[in-house]
Amino acid sequence: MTQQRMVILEELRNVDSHPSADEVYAMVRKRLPRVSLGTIYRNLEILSKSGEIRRIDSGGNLKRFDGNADDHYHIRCLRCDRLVDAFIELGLDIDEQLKGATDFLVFGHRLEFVGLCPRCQPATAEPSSLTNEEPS
Amino acid sequence: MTQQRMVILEELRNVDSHPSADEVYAMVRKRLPRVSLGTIYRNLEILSKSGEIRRIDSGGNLKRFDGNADDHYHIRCLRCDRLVDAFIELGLDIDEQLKGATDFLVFGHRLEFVGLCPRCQPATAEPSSLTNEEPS
DNA sequence: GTCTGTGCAAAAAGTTTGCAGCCGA
DNA sequence: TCGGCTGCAAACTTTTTGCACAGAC
Repeated sequence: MTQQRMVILEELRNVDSHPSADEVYAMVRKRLPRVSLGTIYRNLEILSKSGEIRRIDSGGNLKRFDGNADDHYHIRCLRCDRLVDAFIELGLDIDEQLKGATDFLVFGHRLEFVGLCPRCQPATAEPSSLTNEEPS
Repeated sequence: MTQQRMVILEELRNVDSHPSADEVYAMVRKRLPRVSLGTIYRNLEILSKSGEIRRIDSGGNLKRFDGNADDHYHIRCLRCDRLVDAFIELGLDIDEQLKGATDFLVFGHRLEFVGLCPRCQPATAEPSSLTNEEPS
């Protein structure tokens, strides 16, 4: 556990903003000005493989990272792309629903909600102008 | 509606493989050898904005496209990255579960199942060696 | 004839990797 | 010490964009 890796982990645990690799880079560089982007990527990879953080791979162009490795969902703002924790329990086991309907061995699912965050709600009331993608 | 756009749409509707832009490019080039990748990207964008196809933005490095614009889910193989349709109805309105638990205006959700496809099941029985990402 | 769409190529954005030297167990 | 980690830079992958010309209406 090098200092770099430690600082990355600390910074990630101190925010609830689910930053991208670039944002983590900016955060870490305030404390370790000579750190490199490559180190950030390498450590984010290592930390998520070891289960200390979570890589969020759902919609969106760039990957985000979550200092909270516990199982939980997120909701993304379609306007500003902000990602916020959604601590809910679904009322049923949705993986279970799939058994019998697929010949895959089902391990789990990735679920992300989409909508408008409080800040962006005044600006837009038109879903259609925002979403032209996957399920709605 | 140019010939290029038409061919892209036709090819996409003729497969159930959810190809990436590059794969669409390869498919279209068999019929229009002089087509350019830029044209593929531009038309995939236009077609998904107009609702004739669907852009799939969930997990994975590159975006996939679906000639079937009807609402449905997918399951992704963690080993070979193949994406297959999963035509199931969830037993409840999961967006509804979120109301009250968030100050977002909820428009919908993106859901993708993950697992092992039939071809890859013999090769691996170890989920842990495959997934170190979002929900499970 | 106009105006959008195309092909081509370069650029942008995000991520990965090779390498030589440094650091921590 | 010594193997893994770092900084740096270059490379790679995917997607976007500028531009001049062609094709559709």
